[in-house]
Amino acid sequence: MTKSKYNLETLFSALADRTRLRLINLIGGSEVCVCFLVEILKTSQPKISRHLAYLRQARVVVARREGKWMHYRLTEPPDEHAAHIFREVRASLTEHPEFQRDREKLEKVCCAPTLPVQLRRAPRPFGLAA
Amino acid sequence: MTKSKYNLETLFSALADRTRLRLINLIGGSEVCVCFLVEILKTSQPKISRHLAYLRQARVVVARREGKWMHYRLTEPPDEHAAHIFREVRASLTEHPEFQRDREKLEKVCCAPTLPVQLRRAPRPFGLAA
DNA sequence: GCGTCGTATTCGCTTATGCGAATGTGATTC
DNA sequence: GAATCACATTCGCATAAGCGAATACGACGC
Repeated sequence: MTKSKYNLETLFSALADRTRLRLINLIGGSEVCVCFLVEILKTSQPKISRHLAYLRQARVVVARREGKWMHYRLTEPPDEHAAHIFREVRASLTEHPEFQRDREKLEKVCCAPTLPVQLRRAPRPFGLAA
Repeated sequence: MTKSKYNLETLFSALADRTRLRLINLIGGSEVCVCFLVEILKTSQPKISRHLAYLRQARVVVARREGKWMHYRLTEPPDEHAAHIFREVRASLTEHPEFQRDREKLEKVCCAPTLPVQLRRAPRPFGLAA
């Protein structure tokens, strides 16, 4: 899947998986380190990484390296209609109880005075909306 | 996939295929006989039928029998957020050139004074918005 | 340079999806 | 009631997706 011809199916395929929806929801309006996503979703790191790669290919997230850490944030897909739908999807996730719980969990973990052991030196999410 | 727990993945899986998007777009606000869908999309009848079954399972279309003919129309999926997103998707399809062409073709065929041979006795789409 | 840490990718496998071809089914016609 | 019409389903196959396990990679710490 190259830079060329982005279509709606690409977007919907990316959205047709619960783990990926949870990732999109968790990243939300901020920039989140992979290690937090692994911690909150309580699944294996390769699994998270693969789904993030899928989301990258679908052009709904972008990654930024900071030393050893990778930060992900959401981005608007190149197609105008896809972008509009993606915004609606994000809004829907915001209201959905199941997804709200994930966000509360992230906020609780990363805003706590001390991080859990496995995140001891991790950079906290940036721009996390309260 | 039973009547129970409808979630967003169900909707997105249904939308993650070009043929199904074209079907949704063609059915639009009216009630369309399968034979027209086969004719316009120029693909095999079993293929269309399978995709319609998929859309039925995803709860975005319902079928009505009228003698030998089956009519399909769109319906709102049971989940509130899914319904909202589905409306947005339909609106996006309306604006998309590729999908507009399909609709024009349907209108042209079914509004013509004489139907093509293979649709000679078929009931025309009902409530087709001009 | 070597080990380690955070992340990405590969491998082998299982399951799901999409297709054409063939067949089944329910309703109509004669 | 047999043939036909409109549509649905099944079958066999090819491709794609998702997973855990193992491995590779890139940046840092010493």
